[in-house]
Amino acid sequence: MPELPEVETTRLGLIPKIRGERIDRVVVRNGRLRWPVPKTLPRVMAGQIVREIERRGKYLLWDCGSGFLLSHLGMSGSLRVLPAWQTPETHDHIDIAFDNGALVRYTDPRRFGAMLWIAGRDAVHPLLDSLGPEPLSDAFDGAHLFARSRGRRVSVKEFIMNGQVVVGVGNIYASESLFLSGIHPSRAAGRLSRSRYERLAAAIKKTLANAIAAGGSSLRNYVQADGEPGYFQLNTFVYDGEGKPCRICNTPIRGMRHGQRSTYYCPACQK
DNA sequence: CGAGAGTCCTGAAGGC
DNA sequence: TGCCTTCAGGACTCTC
Repeated sequence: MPELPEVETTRLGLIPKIRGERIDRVVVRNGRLRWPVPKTLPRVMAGQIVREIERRGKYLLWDCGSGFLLSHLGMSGSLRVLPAWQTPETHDHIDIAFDNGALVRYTDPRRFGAMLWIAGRDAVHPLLDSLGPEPLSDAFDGAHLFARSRGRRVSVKEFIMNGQVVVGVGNIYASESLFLSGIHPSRAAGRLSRSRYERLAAAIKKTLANAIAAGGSSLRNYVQADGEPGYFQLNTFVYDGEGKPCRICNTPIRGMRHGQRSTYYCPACQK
């Protein structure tokens, strides 16, 4: 399931293949994604040159000069560069073919992803309007979390998964970051101290940065025609580890739910 | 405004 | 074996 590190890995995999390249053709086989893919997308994108691919949270912004392709992988989506044309399979919904022969193929079994067009020279879109800071930027730190959390009664786990607070912290990394910072996931966001938020912000940065670094090594897989999309195996401390001994203290990891999301934590290490 | 539930979708896993 | 139910997950959207 693509979290921010996978999206960044995808971006880094796409750039050397298609930056500066001209789009020859766009084929939409199934446009029923999170929102309908605009019918005009193939016509609008043909002939465009991809100047840059930027990332905002888990959104990718393909800067084409006269507009942006806004893409999101949802939870089962992938974008792969195929070295040559291959017969599409069931869930291969969109192809973007370039003059240089590269074929970017969007695959998404659950179709929670998105592929939208933003016209104009600025990447202005309602989906991007109220996003919080990038977790790896200087704008994101303990002071930011502390300030934004005052008066909030939601659990700290739900709080850090809110994209308006900080982008890119998905379910897996939320549990992992809380474990690393020793914070119980159920604690009310508004009742955590500034110093604990500083530890949490540092843990989020470390967790994501490590995953991105690990993703770099899977880039080779990522561009393989017949390989898996290249989601890397995570070496998690708590996620999906209910009943397994905590790597630090051997206490069995517990599972619980926040909202409709599974959460994992060590009842001894996290208070 | 915040909190919580509902929603989209498919495939895997578990129960009977 | 096979059907049915449940769950997984991102994050927008709706209701209160």
